[in-house]
Amino acid sequence: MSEEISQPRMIGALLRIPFQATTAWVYDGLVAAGYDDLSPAQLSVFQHMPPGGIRLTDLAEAAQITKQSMGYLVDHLERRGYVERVPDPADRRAKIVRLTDRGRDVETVARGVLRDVEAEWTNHLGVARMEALRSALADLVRLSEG
Amino acid sequence: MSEEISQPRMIGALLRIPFQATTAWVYDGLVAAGYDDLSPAQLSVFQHMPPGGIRLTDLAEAAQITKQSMGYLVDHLERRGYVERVPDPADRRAKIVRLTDRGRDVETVARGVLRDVEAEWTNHLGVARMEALRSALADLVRLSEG
DNA sequence: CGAGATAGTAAGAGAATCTGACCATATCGT
DNA sequence: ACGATATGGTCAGATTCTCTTACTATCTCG
Repeated sequence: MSEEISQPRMIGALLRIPFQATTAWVYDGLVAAGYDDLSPAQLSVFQHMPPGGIRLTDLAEAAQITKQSMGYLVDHLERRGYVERVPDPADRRAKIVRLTDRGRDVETVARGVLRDVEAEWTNHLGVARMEALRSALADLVRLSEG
Repeated sequence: MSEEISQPRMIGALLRIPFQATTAWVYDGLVAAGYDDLSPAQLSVFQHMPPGGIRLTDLAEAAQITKQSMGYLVDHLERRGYVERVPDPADRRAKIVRLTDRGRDVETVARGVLRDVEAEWTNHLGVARMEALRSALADLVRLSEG
């Protein structure tokens, strides 16, 4: 029999697995709440949507896809009533993409699920280690975002 | 002017942003090393590839896509010489998908990039906080994987 | 005012995903 | 041993998602 050396996981996997767990929980929570017509790609629109709305191009940059691809996703979400395009008063070329009431409800459900996940994790790790995790990740977010 | 209340980020975003930073670094590192024909979807095959190879169905389950979709990705990687399918001696229906030498080199480059990322993060957070981060994430990985 | 940059859309191709159907082999119950 | 059921993989076709190229309208700056 071969000696299995269980090498420590790379930092990529350590981040990926819990992250994908959160997305799976959110997805399932949305389906359970009746929002079963939202694809993972469409959910990425919600992930990068600031409270006051955002231009299509900026949304595309945040999601790291082309503006045409983001336009495709927004088209579908708009037809489904989750987002709307409104003129940008500051620039007549631009349109602000923002959530409708229906879209904000999706956001609320997602936030609720994420709070539940965090509560469960805090239960497992303890308050101190969870806070250390949040703090370290927040610093890395600042580093990544410049 | 409106009062902007900067609410703390949800745990999903805290994990997502550093994770996507790691994948972007790996992707760029592979391109710099000459591996510019690998798409993000194809990289997910490497992310879930154990040292000794794995069955297509298990690979699909790990990556959370259908076996047909995984077959599509493996087809392309096989044509490009990154992976190969070999018969599973334990089950004549099954084939083991495993890395070729070329595929293992991709893995080596990716690991090198991830070590660099981790070194930079350790430099920013300090050894103690980085170790706390690894430890907490490893516990969440165990929790997620059951 | 004119030149170049930027916001968004259009059209078409390719990549990645899914569902349904199918074959070969394994496993399990009787 | 045999039949029923489950599993590993592929095939075929449709749909979703993404990209490149090209274009219009508007903005910015000299």
